Amino acid sequence: MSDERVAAPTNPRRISQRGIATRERILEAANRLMFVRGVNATTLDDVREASQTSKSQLYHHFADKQELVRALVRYRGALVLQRERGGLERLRSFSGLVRWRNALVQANSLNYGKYGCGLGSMAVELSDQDEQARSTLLETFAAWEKLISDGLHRMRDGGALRQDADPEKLATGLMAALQGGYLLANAAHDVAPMEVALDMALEHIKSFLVEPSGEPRG
Amino acid sequence: MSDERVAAPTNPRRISQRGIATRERILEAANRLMFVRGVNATTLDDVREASQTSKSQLYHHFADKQELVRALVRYRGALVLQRERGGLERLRSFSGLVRWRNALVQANSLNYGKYGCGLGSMAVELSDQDEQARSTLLETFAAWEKLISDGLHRMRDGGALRQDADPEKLATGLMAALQGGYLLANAAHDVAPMEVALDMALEHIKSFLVEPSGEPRG
DNA sequence: TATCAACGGGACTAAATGGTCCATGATTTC
DNA sequence: GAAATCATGGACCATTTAGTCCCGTTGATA
Repeated sequence: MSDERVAAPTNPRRISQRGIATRERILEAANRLMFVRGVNATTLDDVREASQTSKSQLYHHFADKQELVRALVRYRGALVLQRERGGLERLRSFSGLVRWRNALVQANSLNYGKYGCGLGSMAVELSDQDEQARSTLLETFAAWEKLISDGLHRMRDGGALRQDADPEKLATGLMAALQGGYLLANAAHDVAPMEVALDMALEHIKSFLVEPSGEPRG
Repeated sequence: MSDERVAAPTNPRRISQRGIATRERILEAANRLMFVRGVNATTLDDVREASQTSKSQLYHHFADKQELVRALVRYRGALVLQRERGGLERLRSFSGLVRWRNALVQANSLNYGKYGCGLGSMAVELSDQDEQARSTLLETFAAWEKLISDGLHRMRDGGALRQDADPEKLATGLMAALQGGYLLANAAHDVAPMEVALDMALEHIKSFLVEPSGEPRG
């Protein structure tokens, strides 16, 4: 018996360009659909149709719906972090924070406040349902908050923020305001409460600035 | 043809004590289950079993699942508003706000941060799925915020808050911090981020106090 | 106390949905 | 260019789940 066979197939799985593209198409479709309808309200047939694939392909690339959802959590997390890195990586001043705020508000206003945050919505829907998804979301939120707190650290080191400012707590507060703002904006179908929430958090950070740039607007 | 019949049955539906009790039992069970599993992940069979009723009773009291969910939205809204009225109706000072904060934090810590806010979770799950549910939730959030802003108005009228404080915006900011805090706490299974978020909002309100009671703790 | 509608139990149905399977076409590798 | 494996289409299956129906019981009212 040729026992060389045993060692030969070191390649557990070949993967072609086409396969990669199909997988990407599925994730992209799932991302779109589940963003507007929610995860549980989106069926695999919806995804199959929207991605122009078939059942067997879904199950070729993902073990089951739960795995697809978990992959989506990672996919969306990577997208958000990539986007946020762009807006936060070079943050060094309060005005940079304001620009960041404006970008988020404007993006959400294009949806009339609807749908909320891609990560926050999933966190609500999945946290009590899929421990692994929750864990990934938690890590993603932590990474996102770190982008913010790193920026605040730079502001503090650069002399813009007072020494008694706590970048980690400020980042958590800002993230909570953002997520709560998304939630209220979604319920209202109006971006306004998100603006108020972010402005509150920004005012709070402002109170730690070394030289307050003018009076807080009444 | 006795046309008196047409006017006679003014009573479109008789209702007995037992019927009321059954309906209540169904709502109570749905409330419990959907709080921990979410609305879409809870089946009518789950509700039927937990409420010790039968299919025909569910459909006797509610036209379909959507109607049950809508009734639950009102039911839970009434519960939350009743609870919040107790904590906010006599709010007249900043320390009262702190007590209110502590009560919410303690209640959530009993769940180890899990499940989030009964209203907020429904808002995320239903806002893009059931326009009527969203509308009711929006009204409930508005009533809740009004309890807060009324308290802040009393604080302002009583001289505790400066005249340039905007009770409505402060209430919206506080509500967003609360909801965002619930969301992050749920993802973390830890009440800590909720505390940080609420403390940020409270510090912000504190900055509008007429006589700051001591330094902000570093 | 007779009547009739509300109330209740639970089997049943239809549709949706997650998941399987197999034949066939496309690629990679030797 | 042949073997092996990946990729794909789509029919098919099993389960779950919302919703229906029938018939017996309870209880309010005349």
